[in-house]
Amino acid sequence: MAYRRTETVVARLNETRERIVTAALKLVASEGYAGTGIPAIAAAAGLSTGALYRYFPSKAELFDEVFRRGSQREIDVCAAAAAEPGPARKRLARVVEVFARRALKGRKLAYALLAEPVDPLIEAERLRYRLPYRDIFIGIIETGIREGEIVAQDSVLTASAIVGALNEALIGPLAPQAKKTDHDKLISGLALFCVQALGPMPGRKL
Amino acid sequence: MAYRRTETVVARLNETRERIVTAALKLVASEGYAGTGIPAIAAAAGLSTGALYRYFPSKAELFDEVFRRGSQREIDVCAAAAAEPGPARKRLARVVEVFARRALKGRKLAYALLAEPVDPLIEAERLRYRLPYRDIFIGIIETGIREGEIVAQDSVLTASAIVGALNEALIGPLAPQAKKTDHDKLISGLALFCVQALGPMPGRKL
DNA sequence: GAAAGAAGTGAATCATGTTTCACTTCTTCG
DNA sequence: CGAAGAAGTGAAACATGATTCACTTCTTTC
Repeated sequence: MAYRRTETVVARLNETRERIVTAALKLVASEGYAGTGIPAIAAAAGLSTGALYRYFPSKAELFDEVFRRGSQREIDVCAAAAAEPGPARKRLARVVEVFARRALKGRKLAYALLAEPVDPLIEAERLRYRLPYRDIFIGIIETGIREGEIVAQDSVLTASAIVGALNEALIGPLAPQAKKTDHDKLISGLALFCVQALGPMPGRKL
Repeated sequence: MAYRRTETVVARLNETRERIVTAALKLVASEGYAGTGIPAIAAAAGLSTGALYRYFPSKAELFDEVFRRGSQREIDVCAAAAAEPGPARKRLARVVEVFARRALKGRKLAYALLAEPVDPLIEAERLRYRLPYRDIFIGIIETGIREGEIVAQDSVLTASAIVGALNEALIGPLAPQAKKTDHDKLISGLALFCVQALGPMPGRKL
């Protein structure tokens, strides 16, 4: 027993790990997923290919974290928007607007996170990153139902559909070769779409 | 000049090409995209790997046709459903129902066409297969607007969102490991979602 | 400062499947 | 039939990029 991890070392290790994820995220945001290989990430993080494998056992696991990290801020912001008080419909509209606006602002990263074709292995992970968004919408919808603002419905179905609608409607404008579109119109159109999809206020006459 | 393509030969060539696509489609439907390599397709079509490359210059182009072909029947059926007479909302609901019901019935193929993680090259093509669906919805929406059944809106946006909603809501139930869900409820829920998303009938008071 | 355990290096290796190609077989036509 | 042009064969080559590993360097402890 002649070596034990010192706190200093542990700190440096964590820092390095962090640097890897950050470097990968930056590369993805600037080059897209396609331009982001392991050697490139290692170099950008200032260490060798082999060393990287001390921190992540495979590319898929690295990207699992990279994509999760990239999504997390967005999810946090959306969750915060969802937490603001107000009627359910209003909150839904707010979340949709926040999500769409931020995606359109951070185009390249949003595109990589949402839509860019990636390896099957990583694509499989990506399906999971949408769940938190779905869950935010589920929360809003169920509250709305309880409060009598939204008619009873399958909240999982509705929430999934909303997530899909957002993604698909944004893919076009986010694509690298997309021509400029009117972001404000797109955003408000999407919010309207989603709110209307919830159905009418309960108790209103047809 | 001692050889010219006879009509018989051309016919056989076309037949072989057809057989390749058919075999690939069948393989995808039974094994998923992941289990469908070029040698396997060639063998299933009864010819050698090399010969296949006389018909398709690359895997991506082969799958472009395979996926297009796989989608075409669905698109045709949806287009037919869209062409039936009736008010726009009714037609939209019909198309959604037809699309969803058929996808749920042909699970494996639908999953491969819609959602299974595939090579980036082929994924890129897949984005294009959704356009015909979008166009069907655009047609319905614009007719509805002209006829005063739907309030004026960005039909491309709405149609894209509907396509995304359908896909995302179906991915879960279509996934290989999905547990059984109530298909009828899912289908009618989706149709309701989409119709409501169009907004209220014009001229109705809020 | 020496031993031991970790971490770092990066060129070589490997894995996976597509794609090629030298050769064979088939088809047409004078 | 024989020449010429196509189509078919399938084992081998290749491309890509992730992953490994024999070795070096660094850190800690006694």
